[in-house]
Amino acid sequence: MPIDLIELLFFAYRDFTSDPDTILAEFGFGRAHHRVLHFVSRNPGLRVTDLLGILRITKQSLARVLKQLIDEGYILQEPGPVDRRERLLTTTPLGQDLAERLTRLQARRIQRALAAMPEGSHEIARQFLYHMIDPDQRGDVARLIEQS
Amino acid sequence: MPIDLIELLFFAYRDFTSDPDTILAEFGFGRAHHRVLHFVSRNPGLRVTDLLGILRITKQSLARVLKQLIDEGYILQEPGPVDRRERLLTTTPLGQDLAERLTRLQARRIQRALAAMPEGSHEIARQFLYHMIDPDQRGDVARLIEQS
DNA sequence: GAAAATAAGTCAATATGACTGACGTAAATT
DNA sequence: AATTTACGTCAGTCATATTGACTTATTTTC
Repeated sequence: MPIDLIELLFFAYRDFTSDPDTILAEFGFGRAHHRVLHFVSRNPGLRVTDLLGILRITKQSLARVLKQLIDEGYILQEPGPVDRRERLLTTTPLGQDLAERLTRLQARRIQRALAAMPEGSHEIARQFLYHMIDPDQRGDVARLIEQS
Repeated sequence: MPIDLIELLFFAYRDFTSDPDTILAEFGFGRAHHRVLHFVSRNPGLRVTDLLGILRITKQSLARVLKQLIDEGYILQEPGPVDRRERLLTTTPLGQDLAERLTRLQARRIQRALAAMPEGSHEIARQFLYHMIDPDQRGDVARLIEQS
């Protein structure tokens, strides 16, 4: 049994999320804000429904953090040009800066990890994490990541 | 920038933790209980201080979940034979059963992921996750995992 | 054109898991 | 004898999440 990977996943994720936490705290934000900001930043024009599906949280949980991000000028909302019921989400320059700053921090940790490893490790890590996702979710995730 | 791995880590961890969540809910437990039960199960005789260091939470956060696990007969406490201030933690048969059931569930997901991948992927995944951990924490983690 | 469905927002109440800071007790170490 | 350590606990707070119900605007369906 791959108990080593079970435990390593816990420790790796614990430290992986701790990098942004420090910066987020300065802004009065938490991890929930980070996740919203990240996916909006990477997918401009995302709808609220899409975000709920990605994060797998309820509308009410999203509402509070999204409202804060909008009120404080990190995220913009505008009605969909075709379907005006939709509120398409984009980052403001301020929001984009913060999102990129947090992404760089997490990317650096990953790059350092890969630098210490054999050629081709990025691809293996990608495959491993991809196959850890529920099979019926993989398509959605692949589509979301590809377009970036 | 390895943005793919940033996002894949999020999705992989989201689904990885969702397996045990279903079972835990039946017992009225949450993820915090799972983490405590897991590390006690894998490291019988663990001290409270050790657990605090592993989980990186405060004594107060641990207290509630640990008390529940003890009160409901999943974990046992006994004074250290040498240093009687210590409370060494072990699982009861009930606790061990639950811990192993949850571990099997997470192990199965990992094994299925690895089965779909080239030979040697387990080792690469291990290295990747290991290097994602803060350098100054790696020794502790390695020691914790090895003994199992 | 009326009815139904959808996208989003909101209200109220609640649970879980975490935090800070302070204090107490027993046992071991200096 | 004084200090440190291991553990437990009290009180108050915060962040993130939940369920369920309800409203509004808009689009789709019949």
